[in-house]
Amino acid sequence: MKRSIRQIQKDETREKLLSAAHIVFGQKGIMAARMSDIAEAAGVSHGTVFVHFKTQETLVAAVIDDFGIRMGQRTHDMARNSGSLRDVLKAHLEGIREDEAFYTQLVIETRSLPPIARETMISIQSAVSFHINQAAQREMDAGVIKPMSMALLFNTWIGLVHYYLTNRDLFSPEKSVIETCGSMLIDHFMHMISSAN
Amino acid sequence: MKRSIRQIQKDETREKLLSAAHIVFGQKGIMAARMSDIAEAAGVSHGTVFVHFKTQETLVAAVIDDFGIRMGQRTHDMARNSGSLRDVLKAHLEGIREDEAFYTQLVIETRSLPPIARETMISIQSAVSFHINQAAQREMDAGVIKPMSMALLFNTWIGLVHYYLTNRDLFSPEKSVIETCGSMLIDHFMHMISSAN
Amino acid sequence: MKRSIRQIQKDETREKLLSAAHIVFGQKGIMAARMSDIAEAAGVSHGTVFVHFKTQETLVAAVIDDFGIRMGQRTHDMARNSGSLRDVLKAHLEGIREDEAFYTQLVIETRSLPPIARETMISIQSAVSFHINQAAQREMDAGVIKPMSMALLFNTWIGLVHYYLTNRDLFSPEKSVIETCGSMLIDHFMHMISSAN
Amino acid sequence: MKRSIRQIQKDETREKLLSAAHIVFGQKGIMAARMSDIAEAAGVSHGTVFVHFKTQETLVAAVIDDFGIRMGQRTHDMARNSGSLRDVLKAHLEGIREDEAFYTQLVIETRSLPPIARETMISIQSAVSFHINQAAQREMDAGVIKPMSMALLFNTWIGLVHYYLTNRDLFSPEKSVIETCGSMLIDHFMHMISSAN
DNA sequence: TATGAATGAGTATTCATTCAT
DNA sequence: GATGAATGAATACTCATTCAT
Repeated sequence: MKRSIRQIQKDETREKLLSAAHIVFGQKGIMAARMSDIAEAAGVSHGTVFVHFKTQETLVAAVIDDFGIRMGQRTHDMARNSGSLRDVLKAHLEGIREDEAFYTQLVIETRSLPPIARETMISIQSAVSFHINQAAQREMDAGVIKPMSMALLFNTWIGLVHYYLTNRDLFSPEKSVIETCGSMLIDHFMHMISSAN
Repeated sequence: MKRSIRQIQKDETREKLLSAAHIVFGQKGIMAARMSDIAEAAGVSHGTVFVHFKTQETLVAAVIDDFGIRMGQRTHDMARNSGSLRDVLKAHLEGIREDEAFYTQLVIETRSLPPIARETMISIQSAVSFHINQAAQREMDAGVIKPMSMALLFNTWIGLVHYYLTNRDLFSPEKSVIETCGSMLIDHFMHMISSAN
Repeated sequence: MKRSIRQIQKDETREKLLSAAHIVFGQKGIMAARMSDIAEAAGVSHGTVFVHFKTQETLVAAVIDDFGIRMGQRTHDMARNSGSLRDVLKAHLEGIREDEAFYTQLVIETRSLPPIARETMISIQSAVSFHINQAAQREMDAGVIKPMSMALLFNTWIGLVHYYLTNRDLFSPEKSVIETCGSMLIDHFMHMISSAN
Repeated sequence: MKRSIRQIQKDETREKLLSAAHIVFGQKGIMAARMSDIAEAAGVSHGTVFVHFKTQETLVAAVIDDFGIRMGQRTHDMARNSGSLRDVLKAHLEGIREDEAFYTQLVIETRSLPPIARETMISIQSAVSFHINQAAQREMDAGVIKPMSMALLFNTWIGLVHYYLTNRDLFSPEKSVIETCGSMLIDHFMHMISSAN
């Protein structure tokens, strides 16, 4: 069908734009990126961006939403390979690593972005926290890790990870912080909450 | 001397501007605040800002520098009341609390600010870390807290604090996060690193 | 012949476009209507408009031309039912009523439209004026209406009618001004130029 | 005072802008004029326009308001030299003549302008109509002019005048329609409504 | 011929910075 | 030194027009 050829091409352009925006947002920052930057990165004209996304906010929301869905999927997959808390943390970092630059920008800019940003972050954290808590509770019951508030355990982990992500220049200027420091963070965190010394 | 009267007035205006900027930056965000907002908050004309600070960047740098000095002073005072790690953490939070809004913005925006911002943050963290490490080392040697990398211990603490600060809307929408959650954070952190269960 | 089937379809699309444009122009204004509005109203794609009318100006010109021909026809028909001046005025208003919205827009926008607009208006007015003058002259000769310049008599009538059309919001916000005020305008005009008191 | 020198200069710029806009609006049309056209005509930079008028609409409203006040004043002055209906019509045309181009654009564009435009037009017409009616009533009572609805008498006059104004290209392409055709219009109108033949 | 995605020129508006007073 | 009006570079968004399918 003619229809589907055109439709496919349009979808491709949309994907190119979302993908380009995802990259540019990760590099320049979400609000700092100009619409024309994204057009250029996607290899289309300035006007084309507006054919697909009526406003800048719409584009930002779409990229974030896309990202949220992807992260949700990864978090869901996490469940299967569940197992130990260590496994869950590992899976969590792995999920972040695939979108490290964008995720980091989102962490930094959430408060100056449309509400969907906050909602997406919360939704991601909720899902992750669910899995972490489950595994942690198990190990806590088994006496392997210290008794403590689940919320605080989770916030400590997230705080630690976000601190490393948002200070990549200190910890891993050249490449992915997760790759460079991930295992160390897991080891450290596990050690810290472990009931053994 | 006439000179000195003028000089005094000039200094006063400069102080008014720095102080106004500090407040406005804490409210609106550092880069989101317009130069005219700061002029208005300081009760001077728009043009006056540029008499004292040639560019926006200069003003931002000056405010950050000022803040850095203030924080440095507080950190230095920390030493006297040194004592236990718990005391040091308490003093640390107390030092942040006095500039909570601005400090939080600085944490969020550091990467889109002039280099002085980063340098100031690093310098503050270095000083704080020195004291924390000292106290922590003592208690670690005494077997009160688990053996672990000093750097990781510190980064965990900073990550936790920054996570709460930058998510105030979740933890304490109405008032200071430090006031609301400070003791809880200290308790949790001490518990976590303690060698006891 | 295949040819003629295609040709018929093409002509149909063209007619749909002209008709849709006529309506949309009457609603939104001629220059305020977007090409895509017209495509939508005609139930064809945006690009199709340009298959039939190379530029916006061409479309506008065609719609106006179409309208001019229709008005010319009506004016010509007027002649048959000629009779009294009152009959002619009535026929004139009747002719306008059938395209009231579009005619009103044309009156308002003529000066910012392609020259054809002006030419069409002049051509319409000339034809109308011919008939009005003829009837008026007859009644003037008969002493029924005051002696006066034919041009001024005509312009007074047109001015009056256009004033009511272009201020519909004042005189008949809900429906056709001609329907609401037409007879009144004729009565008033006839009374005014009548040689009786 | 320093204050007043600056204030005077600012007011001058504002006046320059209003005056330039008034002229440019009269030439290009009110909505067709770009903000940069007005800046250029006023001899200031593009940005300066926005120092004085926050938005295009604000500028348009200010120019119209200014014009309304001027017309109101003129209409008020009309009262003194009141006398006969002929005098009032003459004064009316005289009042329009001083802003002919702008008034004409306003007549044409009213419907696509901010509400103040319509309100201003109505307010002007109301004032004019008051004076015309008063004089007309007097002469009607004296039996000099035919008995007829005041509203229709007024609308006929306004319609006639607006028709000539908005078709200047037909009646006086080179110069002011009022200058060229004013007396003729008055003579014709007086003749038409006169009870004599 | 019809389609509708892509194009890019055109414009209001913001805001750091300058400079005459 | 203080003032605040003027400046102009920067940028999101619109819409007639083109062109590959």
